[in-house]
Amino acid sequence: MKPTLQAVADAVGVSRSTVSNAYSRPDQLSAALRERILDAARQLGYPGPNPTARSLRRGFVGSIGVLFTSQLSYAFTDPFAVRFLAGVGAATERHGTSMLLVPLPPAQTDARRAVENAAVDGFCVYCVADEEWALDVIRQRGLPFVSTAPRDDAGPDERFVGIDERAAAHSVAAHVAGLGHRRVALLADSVLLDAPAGPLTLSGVDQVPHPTTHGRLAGFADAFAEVGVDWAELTLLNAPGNSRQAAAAAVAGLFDRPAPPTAVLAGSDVLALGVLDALAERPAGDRPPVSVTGFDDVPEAAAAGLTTVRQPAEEKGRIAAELLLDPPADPAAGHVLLPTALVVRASTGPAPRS
Amino acid sequence: MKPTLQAVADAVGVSRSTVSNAYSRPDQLSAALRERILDAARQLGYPGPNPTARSLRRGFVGSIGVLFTSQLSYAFTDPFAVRFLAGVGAATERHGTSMLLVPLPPAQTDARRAVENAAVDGFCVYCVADEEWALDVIRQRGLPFVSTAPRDDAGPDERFVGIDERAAAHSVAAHVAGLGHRRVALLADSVLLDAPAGPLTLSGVDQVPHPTTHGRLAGFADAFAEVGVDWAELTLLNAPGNSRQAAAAAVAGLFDRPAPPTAVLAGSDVLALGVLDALAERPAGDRPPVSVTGFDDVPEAAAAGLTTVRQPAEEKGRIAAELLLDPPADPAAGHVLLPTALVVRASTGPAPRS
DNA sequence: GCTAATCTCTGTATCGATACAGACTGGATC
DNA sequence: GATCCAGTCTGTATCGATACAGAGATTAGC
Repeated sequence: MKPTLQAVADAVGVSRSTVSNAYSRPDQLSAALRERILDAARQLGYPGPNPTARSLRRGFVGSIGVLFTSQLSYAFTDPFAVRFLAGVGAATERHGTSMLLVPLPPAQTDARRAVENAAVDGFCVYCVADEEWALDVIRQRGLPFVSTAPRDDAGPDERFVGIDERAAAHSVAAHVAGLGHRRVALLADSVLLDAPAGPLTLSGVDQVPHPTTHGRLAGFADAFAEVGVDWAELTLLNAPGNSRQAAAAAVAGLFDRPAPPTAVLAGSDVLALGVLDALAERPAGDRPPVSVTGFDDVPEAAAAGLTTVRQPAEEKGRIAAELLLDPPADPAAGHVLLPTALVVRASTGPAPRS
Repeated sequence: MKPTLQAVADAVGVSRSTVSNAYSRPDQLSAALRERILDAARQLGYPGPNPTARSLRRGFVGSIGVLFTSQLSYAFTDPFAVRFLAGVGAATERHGTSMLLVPLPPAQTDARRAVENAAVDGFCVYCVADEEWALDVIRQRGLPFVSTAPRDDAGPDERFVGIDERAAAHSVAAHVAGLGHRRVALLADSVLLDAPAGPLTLSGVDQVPHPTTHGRLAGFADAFAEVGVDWAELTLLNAPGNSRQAAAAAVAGLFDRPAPPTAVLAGSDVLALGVLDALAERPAGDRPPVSVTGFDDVPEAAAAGLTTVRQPAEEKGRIAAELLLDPPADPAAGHVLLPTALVVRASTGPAPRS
């Protein structure tokens, strides 16, 4: 059994409080006594104040939770998520706080329990899919949080950092529309919960539940509506998961249909890269000249020559953590919109004359 | 103020223990009472048992620490580290445990304090640089840990997962030696602590303190010793940090020297990619035909056509976490050596005839 | 020489839960 | 009818520290 504070106190012949002060408030006791105490502690093998007991008494933990509303292992395969994490890490580093990555079990009840049980002072919620339930649990616990998806029901005290999804999506779609494309497919992750890979028919974009996906698809649709192509004329493709494989599966057979789309607008770079993968797999003579766009501008996008919308990934993570760790006095400053930029590369070109 | 267990107990008119049981040991009370209690809790806004208090009483936390003996933000920029994290994440996911990423402040004392204060049940130590002090603190706390660097002083109870660094390095160096290269540079991260980027002279490989780096350099040297090139004839290059930039800085001017090396063996893919960057920056007519090898086989290596040694990154992380979470009964099973494989790609070729 | 201020250190209450031994009920067993 | 048992619930001790008010001792000021 490891010795406790009490053991050290007994050994030195002082009170527990004094030993505690030796560690946490050196100015509360004489330097000489402090040295005696620390020496005795070393001698006894006392490992320093127990972090859990300390947290309980102090009322805070010294770590923030990062919640991916999806498999945790997914987070590390998504380059955008990794850079987000890097940003959170940089902020915690400066602040002397740790980050707790909380994996969510597949079952809802277990997942709730996981969020309830996380020993943290607050959460950065990286919104992948439906996350309302998680935010509910966090609110219930009375913990502060910062989310990355815009929400209508945000309380005045709830912090947010993100981009204008709709406007950003509009910018890349307008670029594609400007190139003359009119037969266009929109590809997104989890357009509807649990929908299979491939085409999907929705009466309108408002049926898409996930706010980020909704914003991006709406932005795409806006740009085409401006050139006279309305929602019903767009091909909507669902990818069950934000992965290259899912994207490739979603576009399977797409280009062999009569009057195939001449452009695919993807809701993320990862999906767009998956479309490029699918195209690259076709025999060299049978590659339709499809324009493809992504979203995020992850490092791989540049290498692949992908036209996309850049959003500052690390900054998003950094600011999320900072909003959490140093809440701004002015609540209005708790809503941060980051800039985005259209990045045109080789993956988009003029629509073929039909 | 959030209500406590006691408040719920009072509201329902039962004892604290019973409320506790309602959450943690449902079999200890009747289903009906349990429902009444949970209802009352909902009504009062009780967020469930306080994680910190629970941890204190139970004696464990439910999360494991991941320690990078370097800047935490570095970890997310290193593709190998990211995949290691993915592996750890996958294991914790299955085990219902969280992972705490502990950033280490630059100052030693603060860094010690950070490890002392981390509320975790054990550590996966991803060894980047000197980490003995960290292991000392962990031992002192009496916590289990798994490290990824081989250590001579490992206690019988101390777990480890890694590769045979020396043999793996030998395999790629032997490949290069077999191609006829005799003027060779070895490039590694932090060969000596705080050494600047560039050439470095050491009387022998045993002066290298970091065990991983030592193993790899020794393996490189072994292979060249076998073909009659001894340590003193090898150019040793230091990169201060495992980054492409650091590598590029380390090889600056190298190829403009008289009798420049015809091959560069790097201690990691990231460094090797940095060497390729440096070569690519030279005017097209002035690119010496240098063979370059890496180590790890990160995803980017394939795209760059880099000859390297593959080691299973995610598996390393996964096994590290599993060794920690489910310690094998047989202590011998606590030392896992993973397989490696030489991967020959386009970045190596026959030595130019001089 | 007396009050005030400062510096150290102590003692008690508290953070919010869980473990464990035991008390009580009601039915089954022989 | 006594015994045993399983099923429920309670009460107390405990996990390991920190906060805070206040007690002595010392020094300072006038």
